[in-house]
Amino acid sequence: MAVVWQCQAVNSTSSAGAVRQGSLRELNLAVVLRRIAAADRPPSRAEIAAGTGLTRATVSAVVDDLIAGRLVAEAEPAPRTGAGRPARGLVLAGDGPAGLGLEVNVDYLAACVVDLTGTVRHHLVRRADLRPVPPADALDRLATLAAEARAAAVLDGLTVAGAALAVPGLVGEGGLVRLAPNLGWRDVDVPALLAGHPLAAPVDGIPPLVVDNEANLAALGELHAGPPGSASFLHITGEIGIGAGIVLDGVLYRGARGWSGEIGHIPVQPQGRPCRCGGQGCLERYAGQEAILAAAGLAGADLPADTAATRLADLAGAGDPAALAALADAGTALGVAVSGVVNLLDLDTVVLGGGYAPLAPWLRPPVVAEISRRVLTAAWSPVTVRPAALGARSAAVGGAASVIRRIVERPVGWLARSG
Amino acid sequence: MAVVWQCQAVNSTSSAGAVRQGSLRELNLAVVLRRIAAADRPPSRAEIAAGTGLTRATVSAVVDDLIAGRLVAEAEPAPRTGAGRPARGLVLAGDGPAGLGLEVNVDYLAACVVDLTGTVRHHLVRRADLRPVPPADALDRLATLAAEARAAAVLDGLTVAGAALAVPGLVGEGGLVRLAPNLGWRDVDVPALLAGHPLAAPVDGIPPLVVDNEANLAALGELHAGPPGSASFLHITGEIGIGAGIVLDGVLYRGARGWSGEIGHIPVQPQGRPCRCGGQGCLERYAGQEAILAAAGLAGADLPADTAATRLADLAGAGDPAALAALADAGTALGVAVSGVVNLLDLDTVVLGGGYAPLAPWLRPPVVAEISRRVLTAAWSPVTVRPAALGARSAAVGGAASVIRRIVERPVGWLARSG
DNA sequence: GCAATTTGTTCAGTGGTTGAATTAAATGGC
DNA sequence: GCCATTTAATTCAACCACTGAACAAATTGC
Repeated sequence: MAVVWQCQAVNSTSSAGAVRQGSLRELNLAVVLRRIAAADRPPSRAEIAAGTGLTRATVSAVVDDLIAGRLVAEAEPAPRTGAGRPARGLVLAGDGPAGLGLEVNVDYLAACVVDLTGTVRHHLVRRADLRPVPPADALDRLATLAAEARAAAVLDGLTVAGAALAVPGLVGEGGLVRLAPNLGWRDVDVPALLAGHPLAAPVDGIPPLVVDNEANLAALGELHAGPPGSASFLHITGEIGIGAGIVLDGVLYRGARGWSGEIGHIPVQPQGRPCRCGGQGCLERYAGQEAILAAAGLAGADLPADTAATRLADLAGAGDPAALAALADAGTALGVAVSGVVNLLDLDTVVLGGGYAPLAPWLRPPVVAEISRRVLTAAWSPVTVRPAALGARSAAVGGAASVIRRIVERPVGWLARSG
Repeated sequence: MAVVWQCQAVNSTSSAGAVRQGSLRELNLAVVLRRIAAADRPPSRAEIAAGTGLTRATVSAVVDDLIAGRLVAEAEPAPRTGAGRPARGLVLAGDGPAGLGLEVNVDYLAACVVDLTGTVRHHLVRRADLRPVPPADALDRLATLAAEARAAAVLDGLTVAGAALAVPGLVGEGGLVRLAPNLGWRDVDVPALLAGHPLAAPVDGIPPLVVDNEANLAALGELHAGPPGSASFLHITGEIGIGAGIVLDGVLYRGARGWSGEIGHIPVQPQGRPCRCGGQGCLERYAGQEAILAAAGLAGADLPADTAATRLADLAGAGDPAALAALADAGTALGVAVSGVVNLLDLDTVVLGGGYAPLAPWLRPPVVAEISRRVLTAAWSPVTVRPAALGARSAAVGGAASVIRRIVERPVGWLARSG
């Protein structure tokens, strides 16, 4: 049984964007579905027609397809407007396809299910120190967790339409994890190791698995959960290394080879401390988790990665001077690096995620200070700095959200599967 | 007579991307035209059909429209292949629409005409110190130069389909130049000042004028003229300020508010020299033209901007130790900043443009050195650092190229005009 | 000169949008 | 309580652009 695995962004436009006859409907399905997803209250067919420029006849036909495919449902309590036949509001279906988000990290495994409406329906976490565990075993446990999540989704009447796995490392073509230093993984072929598992043999239709960098998916999670409007932002994940997901105009930017987001090695002190990357004075050596812990006098305390952050937050909350000073310095270094990025990319929002999320109360002020000093346009167009709305759940939720986002962007893929 | 001025990127997808019936042809016109433009040798209708997945019948019909609209021509000497009826190769028309690129800079005005094939057909430059000239007068002279360029284009049988003006400053909505410090411009409403000029009343159809930042258009010029394949790059314009145009996956990134590319204020020595921006240790203070000149012992020599660069190049070429040291230091600072950007965005190419182009022989080595030290992925996927292919002509050519690029991306706009 | 081959065109067929007419379902005035 | 008014959604003939197959055109090779 051949299993099709897809990794990285799917090149959805077949044959270089040529528009064949059926593409017309394909494209309009996406247009209408996007409109329903983006609306703040359930729109009627007529409103969609007026907003898109399509005729009401076309919108009706398209909506029929979407309803038949369990992507859209009619909201029964019609919003009373005034005279005339009442409109029937359209909403995304809460009982159609769902996305499965998975995460392997240093000290936990996570799986979550997000439905079309964006609601997180299930979120399972297994704590475990995975550093000494061989990759095959870790993925084995992950597959079990994924099966649980899927079962819970099925009980809700949902169909898992795809899965995305977040890994804290560099991911290459074909789901190959080139290097995940904190997990101790090197050239781990995730699809091959998972091939026999229930994750690979779902009940109905084969869900392709996407493997992606944790920082990328966390950024997508924030794009999904964060307040609307900030469509260009930098999501910074502070762990042992420092990663960044870059969202520009609402789309995740992955870089020429898929390796964007290495913010940890931006020089903040060109003649400063030597770094394992070979350079000097990299951000990671000043604002990485190890650097902050060392500065706070917690060096050598081999804490799990996520408890390290909460431990620091506790100390800082209690007024510990060393911890406060360490966080202030780290925040300043972060602010220097971020200022450069904001100047260059003209971003309006910076999100502190991962291990930085619980530390945001202490990191934010120095970051904001550096930005207001160094960012030219900050004066007449302020830059928002906020903690991640989802905190540590960002990556798993983002993975699940990326699955449903793909369906919303190109509903034909789902409709073709499920008649 | 109302004149329609468009500025910044045109939101081409009407009504939020809804696909109406006619859009089918509209989209396929673009698909086929892009294919002809991107091919390395004139493709036949059959090859296009095979490559796009469209039928030969459809391609024929589409090509007929393109030929009727003077966008495509048949290359008469058919490339002999083997058996069968010989294919008729298709090329972009050299006598259809052309783009007009304009530039206002500190010590010159420029206008150039680029045809659909990308050939620079005319390039006019007027040297003049424009700093003491009021904006209205400068634009007046520019309009005269533009009229000359247009006349030359018309003599070649070309039709100017649009114009883009490069300004060394921040450009806001509606072509309003917020601030061009080196020109001494502030809140200059370019469309209003040009409204009565021949540029605004063309022979046939109204060419919308786009006003854009010089660094952005210069990056587009390099995208247009540079070697193919490098679709994600940073184009650095070294003048008194340091600007950057960011091209990601072949499209210019403008930022959330259109103010991206401020690379000059990336901190390279966080506790270093104070900068006019209010920060400290900005790149501009180490690699800006004034900083380099000062370090080379040429401070206060009030040279025109472009001759300053050649003057420095002459000195360095002659082995002047102060100039060599100044360039080495500037290159190192540039390398530090660029390394951070390349790490973050995973770019494969860095282009030294503007005033840096003639200095590239001396700037390149230290930049490359810093990149190879600091960029993580440089080891197994090298970063190209090269001088701008067009040098100082980048911005004007890029402006003209942006006009023809818009036509290639959406030929219907042109076809609707010119029957 | 004729079969083979490939290109490009013609034409009936079809999918999907269009626009107008029609039906459906509410409000509001008398 | 009834009917005009209003807005929503559907139906249906028309039409546009692509499809696929058949056909004509132009060259090579035997």
